[in-house]
Amino acid sequence: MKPKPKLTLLAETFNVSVATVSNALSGKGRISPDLAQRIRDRAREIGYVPSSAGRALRTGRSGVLGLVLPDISNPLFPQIAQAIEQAASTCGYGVLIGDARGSTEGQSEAINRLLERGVDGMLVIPRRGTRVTDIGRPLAMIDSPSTPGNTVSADHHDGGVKMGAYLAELGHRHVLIVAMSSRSIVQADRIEGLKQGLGEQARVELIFTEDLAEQDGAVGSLGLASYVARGVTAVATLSDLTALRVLTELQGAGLSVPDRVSVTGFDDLIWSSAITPGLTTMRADMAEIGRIVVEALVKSIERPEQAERTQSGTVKASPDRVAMELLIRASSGKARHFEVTS
Amino acid sequence: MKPKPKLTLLAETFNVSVATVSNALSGKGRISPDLAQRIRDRAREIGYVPSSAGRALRTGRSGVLGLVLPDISNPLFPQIAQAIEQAASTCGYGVLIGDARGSTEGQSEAINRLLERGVDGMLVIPRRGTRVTDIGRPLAMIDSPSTPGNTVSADHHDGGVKMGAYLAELGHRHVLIVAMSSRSIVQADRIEGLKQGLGEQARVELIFTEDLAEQDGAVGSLGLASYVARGVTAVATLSDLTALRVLTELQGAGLSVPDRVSVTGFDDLIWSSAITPGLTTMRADMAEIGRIVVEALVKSIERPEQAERTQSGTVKASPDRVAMELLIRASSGKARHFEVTS
DNA sequence: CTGAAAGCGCTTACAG
DNA sequence: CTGAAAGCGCTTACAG
Repeated sequence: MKPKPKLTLLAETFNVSVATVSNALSGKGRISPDLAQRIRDRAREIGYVPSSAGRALRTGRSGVLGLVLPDISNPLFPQIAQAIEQAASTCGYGVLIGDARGSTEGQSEAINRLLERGVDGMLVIPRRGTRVTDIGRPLAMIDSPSTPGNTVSADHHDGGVKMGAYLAELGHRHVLIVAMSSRSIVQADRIEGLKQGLGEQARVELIFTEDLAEQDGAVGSLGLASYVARGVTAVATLSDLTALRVLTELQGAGLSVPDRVSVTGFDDLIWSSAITPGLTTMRADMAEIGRIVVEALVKSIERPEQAERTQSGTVKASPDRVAMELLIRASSGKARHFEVTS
Repeated sequence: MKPKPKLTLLAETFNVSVATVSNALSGKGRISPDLAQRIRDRAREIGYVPSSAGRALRTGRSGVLGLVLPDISNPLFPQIAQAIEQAASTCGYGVLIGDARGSTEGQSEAINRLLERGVDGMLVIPRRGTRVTDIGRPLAMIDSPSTPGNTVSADHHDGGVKMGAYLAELGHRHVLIVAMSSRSIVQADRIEGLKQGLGEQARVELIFTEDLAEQDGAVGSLGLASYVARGVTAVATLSDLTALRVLTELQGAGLSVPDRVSVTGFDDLIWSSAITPGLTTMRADMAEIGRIVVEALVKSIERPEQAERTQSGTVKASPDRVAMELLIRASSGKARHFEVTS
């Protein structure tokens, strides 16, 4: 643990001022190219790393973004965190994580902790039904295009439409939609889209797993067999996690997927390609979403006058939604046209 | 975006020095309890938040820990990140994330980026086969007890033993172990443990999915049916992700789980309780691991003289391993004793 | 092209 | 019990 080299040290070895060293390193200010190069070389040699605290204090910027998630244990989190981390580090920013732990107070606490740590801006994936406003620093939100204050997100409605249209195309006329929560705007958008994509002539049933969850403590049966018996030929879920539950319940009941029933998911979670049959699902380009949201936030930090804000104070991005992509795998089967059951 | 209140402002409103205000807020130094209280009240009122940059520059500490992961998209990541974030924020530290993106250079880059951001200490879950040494700041590693430099981790060998013993107890005498990589120390520990737990009399076969992965591009079949035909009655995997692949392949082939074949996983990933049949698996108490590793790291930061280091410079923790817990669900079935196949 | 100086907002000995 | 002052390590106008 050698003492960290400082600017002064570098300045002394060259008999120049710290200002000159600083300029050499940052490339700003007028300085002879030759000297600048020599200083940079030497800096690398001795492993000089500028003190982030010194710089932050002077410039008023920490170079760090806060990322607040509703619940880190959410299976979608890896995709999101990876996208944000990547985009942020490309822009030269670090990412400090905050976990709302599934509660609204947890969200406020997480935001305050990050604020205290001096983040330059905040990226929030808000908990359902919560609104974050005026934190005194640039704020961007990823949620759903239907959410007020949304900065950018996948176009969940569009994803629903595509999935619905795909199922309709395969010939499905009686579809069961299995959602999780009736209070999720994201899921509501997907449901709307699915119905639209399936078309007027399709018969659509809808259940929410949150309604069933408490029936018998542990994960209970969704009672899918009876839906199939009544003529359902496809189960469209709003999450791969639900799709997995549906798929295994059907297979366990001896109902072959996709021969007897098609199953589709959402989000392209890690296992959707690793199971048999592979899961047909909708994928959001998270890398793209991360790039858009981080760039909008960074712009608002670095050039506040140019950045647009919504009424609630969140940063605006363009585009504010990113199309989802249909990934066709075996769980939805090949095109086949069922007879319409009466 | 009102200007942030500063210490000076607070000092002026009370006609005291900034030193007094600082003491009142931190509780250090001698100051009349009454004045201290009034200052604290006022500080809360005006929403005073001390500048982290100012404090960091003066104290030489940022109050931030770096967390470097081999690959954020790993499904185990949510559990880990949540545990670390929780433990760190309990200790008053923030967590800056770094993603190695699956490569050794990525790991070095991530570490350097975090170092440049002034983290007080670093927490690394190292990529297979890499060693991180002497970063000039306290360093803790989570890997496997068998890894040199390991600070703390789940006792993977112990987990294997428990799982093996459980399967043996159920009567399984011919078991297929499905691992992913032959170069993973964690998996090697689990395999060792499994063999030990299954006992001498058990016939054990072992395959690695990485060997098969390239056979035909996409996820291919593991050819489980033939193993079952040869007498395998249980498939023990080293990850719930693999277990899922096994389970769906078996079900798809008409081999009922657990009636015909038992399946077990590892890690208790989010879906293991949501599928049918529920997946029997081994769970590590990540919250406990996070607590231990963060406390060891923080101790090393705050009281360097008291902290123990390994030869490679990593912080030591006690205990250095945490027992895993067996979660019995339907996929392994009830006790049943198979006839020993010749 | 280079340097001297100010100052970002804190905390911590030290003096009173 | 309180205050004056130094200084953490940078960057940025400004002067030369």
